[in-house]
Amino acid sequence: MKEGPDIARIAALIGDPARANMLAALIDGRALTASELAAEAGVTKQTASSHLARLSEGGLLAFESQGRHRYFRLADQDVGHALETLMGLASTRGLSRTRTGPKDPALRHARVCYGHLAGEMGVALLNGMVARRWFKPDDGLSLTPSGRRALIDFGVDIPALENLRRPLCRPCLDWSERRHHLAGSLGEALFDRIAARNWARREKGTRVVYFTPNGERALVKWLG
Amino acid sequence: MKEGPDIARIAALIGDPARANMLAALIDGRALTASELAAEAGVTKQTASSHLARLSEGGLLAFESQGRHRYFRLADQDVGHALETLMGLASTRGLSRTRTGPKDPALRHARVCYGHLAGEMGVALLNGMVARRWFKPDDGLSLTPSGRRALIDFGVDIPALENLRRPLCRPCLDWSERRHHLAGSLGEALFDRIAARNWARREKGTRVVYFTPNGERALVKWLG
DNA sequence: CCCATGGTACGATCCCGCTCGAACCATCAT
DNA sequence: ATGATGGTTCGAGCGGGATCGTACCATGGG
Repeated sequence: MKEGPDIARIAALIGDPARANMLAALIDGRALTASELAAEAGVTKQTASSHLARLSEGGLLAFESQGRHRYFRLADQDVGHALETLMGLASTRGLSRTRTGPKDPALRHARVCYGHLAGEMGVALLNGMVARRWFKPDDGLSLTPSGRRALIDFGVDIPALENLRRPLCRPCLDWSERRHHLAGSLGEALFDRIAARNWARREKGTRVVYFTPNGERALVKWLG
Repeated sequence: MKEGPDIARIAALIGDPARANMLAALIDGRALTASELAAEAGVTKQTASSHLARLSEGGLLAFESQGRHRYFRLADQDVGHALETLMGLASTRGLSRTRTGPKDPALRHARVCYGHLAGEMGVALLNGMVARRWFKPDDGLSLTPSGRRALIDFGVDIPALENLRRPLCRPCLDWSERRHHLAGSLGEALFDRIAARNWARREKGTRVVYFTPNGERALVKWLG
């Protein structure tokens, strides 16, 4: 009778506190051993083993055995993004725990979220562009003519993006900042240009983004 | 010990099958009554009432009482976006229910979804219209001037629709196709015109839509 | 070889929460 | 008024699953 993707199964997997803690501990893309994750979740190794088996079975985790250790990581970045989306939801619904944000301060400062920029820098980027009237926040987000010109000057091939079927720009809720940053094809292209100018680079294997001191200065200067 | 947003709470809310079905039924942004949602989830009104209270309490749903009816809708589009993300995860993890899509192939080919067209034909319809630049998918879906003309030519009274309070057009996630089809008042009116031309007819008592061979040809010709 | 360590498998317990029946309240129709 | 319908509240039953103790398998080090 019921139809569609089994969203309940996935959500139920994430919905157990112990499993959610494990997933949250893995959100920076690193791999941890089963024992570490057990400690992280505050359960014994036996229960952790059961949970990890379920998460792997459900396709949320991948693992590789090295010697007598078993390293678990998020199956892919989509899982991490889904977790971020849920974190964003949770924080705006007043369901945050004592401290909001990732353990790793680098992640909170700048990271990628589906190919676009998130974290403090992502939010600051969008804020600056809105302040310059490059975007108008009317039930969503729309690019103004002046913004269009400015971004084309910056090197973004906007006409090409407009021909795609994907949405050009979209606000995406940032879970560590509880504000929106820029998503959509434009968000990705913009980060692409930033990376091309060596203002920032992605840390391989994780979602952390490191801004160079010069790059951070240049970005501030660009947006005033 | 614990940190970050309480992702487990939100995920557990979504993780119950009955609640997930309700949320999925609301993903197009429309508002449904408690009884409709109970039927959608396959539970009695009492349990549905409890679930709906929890979802509202958790900030995922909003409701407004009209007379003796209580209309529930997703609290905001962030909730819908999170649900879509989970659906995306679920479908790529092969966790779609045993059979992805309806048992009846006819349903998968064409059916009504709250008065508008869904299934393969519904997705093809929207794809064709987007390819003809009648719609632009910018954070949702918007009708272009040329699309407006074309649909008026087709017999849709668009000015009348624009006077309604309901949204004119809206993308609706097609669960069997994993792509969007056209919803909103325009989606309904368009299907109404298609039926008026005897290109298709609804099977009474079900959601199945049968296209006549001539009708399917005509539709293909209309959209190239 | 024996032992320590990381990890899993199985069983038993126990509790959360999903579910429905029955009763109750509110709104609308007549 | 009375009845019909939409929705909620309360209580009880019950099942699933989260947890841990014990036992077991692998790897690595002496």
